[in-house]
Amino acid sequence: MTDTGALKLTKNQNFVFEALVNSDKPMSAYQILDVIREKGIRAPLQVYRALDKLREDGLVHRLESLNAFVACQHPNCKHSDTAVFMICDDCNKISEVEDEALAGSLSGIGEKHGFDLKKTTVELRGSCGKCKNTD
Amino acid sequence: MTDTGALKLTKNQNFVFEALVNSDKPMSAYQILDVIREKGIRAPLQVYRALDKLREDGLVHRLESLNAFVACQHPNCKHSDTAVFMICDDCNKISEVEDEALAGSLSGIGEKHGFDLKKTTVELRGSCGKCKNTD
DNA sequence: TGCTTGATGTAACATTATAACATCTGTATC
DNA sequence: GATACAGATGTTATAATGTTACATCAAGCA
Repeated sequence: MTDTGALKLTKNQNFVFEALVNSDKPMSAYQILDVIREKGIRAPLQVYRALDKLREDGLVHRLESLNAFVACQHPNCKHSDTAVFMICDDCNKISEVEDEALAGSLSGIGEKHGFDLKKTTVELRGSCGKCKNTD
Repeated sequence: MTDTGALKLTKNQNFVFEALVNSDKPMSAYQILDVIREKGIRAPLQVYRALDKLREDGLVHRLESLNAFVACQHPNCKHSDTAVFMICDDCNKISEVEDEALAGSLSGIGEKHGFDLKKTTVELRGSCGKCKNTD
């Protein structure tokens, strides 16, 4: 059983979360479904519902540029509103970081343009340190 | 005929680009298709191929969090690598801006983590100034 | 017990994107 | 002109991603 802080997950939510935690790469909803079919999960909707709840709780993030999902890399993620994802296009691994300067820049942009900022998506594509040196 | 700088567009590329320029909101590929059916365009692939080329040329951007496309709001966009999109969830309009501080933050993040940054996706969701004041 | 609420199950469907293959069109070259 | 090539176009089918609508189940509670 994976530690989710004080959060109680339902059966399906656990299946989905475990699948993501056990993967070192992002997974599409249908890839998750394939993995947890053995648990009796049969329909995409069962996966999407679990993902919705897990995202609300901050345990899972959606990578918009990949249409895929990852488990949050910070225990009990509280900063899902300013997470930054570095996506390696070579090995497909994801690194999630927080960055004060970036958070400042983003809220600055909102203020400057009178935009009431509710959620940010920041995804960086490129090569991670490891792949960069082995090309 | 819309001005595209020195770029020569093909027939289909023109149809797609015109459709986006004439819209004040992002359009999905299929919405574009619906609009240019009257020109004889019949298949999604014709739209996607034109979009691919237009994006290469920097005339069109893809909004990853919407699976939709917009015409670049800067004539002859040269900075498609650091564009920031503010997406109003109330009126669905898009505002594309450039921001020096943000560009700096992003390249700083890359350097700090040894990540070789090739492309960035920054999409801000919330309410634009107009909608914010009429809720 | 009966009611409500949240979670689950199922089938069908909608939306977004691509693969595979054929054809056309302009241009350069012989 | 004839030929060959590259880029653009056209067509059909299919893959991948996501949602609607409706039925059922289980836990808690008046």
